[in-house]
Amino acid sequence: MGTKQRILREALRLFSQKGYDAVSVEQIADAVGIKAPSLYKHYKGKRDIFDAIFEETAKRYGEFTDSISVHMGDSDQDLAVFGAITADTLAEKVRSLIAYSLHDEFVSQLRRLVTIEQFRSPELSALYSQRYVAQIQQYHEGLFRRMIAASVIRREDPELLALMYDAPILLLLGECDRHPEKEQEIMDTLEGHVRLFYRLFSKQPPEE
Amino acid sequence: MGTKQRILREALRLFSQKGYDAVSVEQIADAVGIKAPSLYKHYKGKRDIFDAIFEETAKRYGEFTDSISVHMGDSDQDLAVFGAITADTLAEKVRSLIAYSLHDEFVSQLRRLVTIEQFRSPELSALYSQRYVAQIQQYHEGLFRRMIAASVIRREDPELLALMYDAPILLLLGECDRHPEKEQEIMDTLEGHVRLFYRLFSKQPPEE
DNA sequence: GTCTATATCCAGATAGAC
DNA sequence: GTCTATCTGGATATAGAC
Repeated sequence: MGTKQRILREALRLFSQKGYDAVSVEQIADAVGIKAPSLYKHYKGKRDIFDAIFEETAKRYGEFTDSISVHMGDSDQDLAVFGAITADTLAEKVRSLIAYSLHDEFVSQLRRLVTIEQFRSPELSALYSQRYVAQIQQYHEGLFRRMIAASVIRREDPELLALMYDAPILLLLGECDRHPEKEQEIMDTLEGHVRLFYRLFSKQPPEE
Repeated sequence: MGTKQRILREALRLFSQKGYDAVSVEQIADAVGIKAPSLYKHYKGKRDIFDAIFEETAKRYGEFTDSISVHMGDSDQDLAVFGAITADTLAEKVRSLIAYSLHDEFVSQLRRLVTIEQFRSPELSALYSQRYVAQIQQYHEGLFRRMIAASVIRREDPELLALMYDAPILLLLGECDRHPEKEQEIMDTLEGHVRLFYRLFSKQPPEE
């Protein structure tokens, strides 16, 4: 990996742990294994590194959302084709998606960074809301809308269904970020939530 | 108000906007209307001010939780006495509680501060989880447990019910913190959520 | 591209007069 | 308790040799 990329990687790691202001350029340079002044050959300054994390990692975040499609896409297809999905399948999909969000170094660090910098600027507020709320909500809103049309789940406001489904998942994700040692317990609660949601809203398949 | 208290007030205001590191002692002193060195007659240093915000404001946070009791306490009594509460009453209680959490300067600023400093130390992680997740969850878990026992709502895991009720409220509160201009729209969604939850879980009163 | 040396600045904190 | 003056350390950033 080139030095320029290594700087981004180490800067993200440090920023996500301590916050932008608490990390010095020298700390980043140390982590990369160079001296601080060398770093200015790659970036104009500290602020430039911070901005580059967001600009240059849009691609990697795209890979993440693609991987969501991998996880979620086929349930989508299940639905389109069969009009049904089991509680087991749903629970496993959410579990693997959250596990990925927690354990992928890049995704996890970026989420923590945006969380602690979310009030720094209108841009970062919007980024947080877009990435970690609206995008996820809209995906499930659309999904639930089609499931309602297909009479797979009860007819309720899809936006509110998505909120009731997603918000607990996001809250539990935050708990894992704060207390990684409780991950197992939290994942159990997560599974309970998904199964409860499924039980509440799925219509039973028509009796034979 | 004494200078010592004014320092805390202005420091909280600034910290909640920019974060601990981005606020200088001089900025705090300016806001109070004194020079920076004078501030050291009241506190040992910047860190001491930060800590004092949490220590000395535990009392005020107690007043806030008391006011929750004012808002929520009588639904509790409604329940104990009548075993029922209307959707209108429930929606209005949540609305007023959230409005208070948003508009009380102290409560609002403290929440934003803890949000952006939540990864700074294990203590702050624990404080966030305790104040903004566990405490609220436990309140409603207990409430729902009694409502189930009284056959007012469906028999489901009270912990999961509390999660499904609270998480959307907390998520919407975060949205208001990031985008205060969207408060009205968000409050409408909030009301929709509470009414959906009520409709899902409340058993109809027995027919005459 | 990396280094050493250094300029520049600013923040936290202290000394001591009033 | 507040001020002015100042110390001290640390951080961003630049200059210029290699």
